[in-house]
Amino acid sequence: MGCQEVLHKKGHRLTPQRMLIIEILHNADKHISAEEIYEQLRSRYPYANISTVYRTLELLKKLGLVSEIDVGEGPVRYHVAEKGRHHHLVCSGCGKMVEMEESALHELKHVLLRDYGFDADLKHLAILGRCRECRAGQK
Amino acid sequence: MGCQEVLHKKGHRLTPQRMLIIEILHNADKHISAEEIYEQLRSRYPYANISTVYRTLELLKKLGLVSEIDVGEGPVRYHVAEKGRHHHLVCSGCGKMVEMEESALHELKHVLLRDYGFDADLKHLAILGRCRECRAGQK
DNA sequence: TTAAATGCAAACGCTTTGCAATTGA
DNA sequence: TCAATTGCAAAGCGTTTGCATTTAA
Repeated sequence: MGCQEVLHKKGHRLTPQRMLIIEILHNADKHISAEEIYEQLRSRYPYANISTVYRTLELLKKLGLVSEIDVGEGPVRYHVAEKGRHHHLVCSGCGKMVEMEESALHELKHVLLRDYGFDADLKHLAILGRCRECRAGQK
Repeated sequence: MGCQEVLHKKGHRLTPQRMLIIEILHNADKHISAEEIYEQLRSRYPYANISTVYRTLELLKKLGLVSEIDVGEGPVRYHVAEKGRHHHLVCSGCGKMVEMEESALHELKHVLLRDYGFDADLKHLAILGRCRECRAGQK
């Protein structure tokens, strides 16, 4: 079921701004900031406002349709929620984001629950470090 | 070797502001924001300025004397760097921070390096989730 | 004596808010 | 028709910056 159907089903209005934001999110190559969405939106709908972008993102987040990741520097970035979860390895050398399979975290989640009674929410995890290329390029 | 010695050895000045900030950090029960440091500082040194707090924290960070953790909401929090590294499990229910042994992350670090060539910097990792008490209290 | 550090004030980047006007259902 | 949504403008928060003044060494 697409984002638009979900919005409609839950009684939210399908405004042109929302439809465009959803489309931009889907077309984006993964991780995009509110400001970037706003720029794309404005090029197609000049009177749009950035607060609408933030409000729409919050709504989509609440509905579980988009996820956000916070790398700890710069703005939060958004992407459409996917079935096969993935996580983010952010290179502090080149800024690139690598996707990591959820399976890499199973062991961690298990250990945290067993040893600390802590039920980790790893949905939005971003891990900083250095990617293969940056490590090779300047070892 | 204490923070003050390190500062002095590396050629930085031991100003009263810095000494107080270091003392506040040491007395704090772990994780404290710049604003909180500033308030304590001002109560003892009324003319102090918050930009001095930020500049001092940045210096101490660069010298490896304090670490920061960014929970993703609210201000960054600081604490004196410790030999036995620990990491943070932040409960989204009660806000409490639980410390986690570094060993819990060894496996993750290994997998990331092996499977992704990614050298993870796990020093400042904070993981969101629900702590034992919150899980028990409302299951 | 002088480079380093401070206080101040202003700006920063990102995000949220109140409110009147507009609009999808 | 009317509550939901928008645009606008302003403020919010946490943090950083430029610059003249002060100060540790």
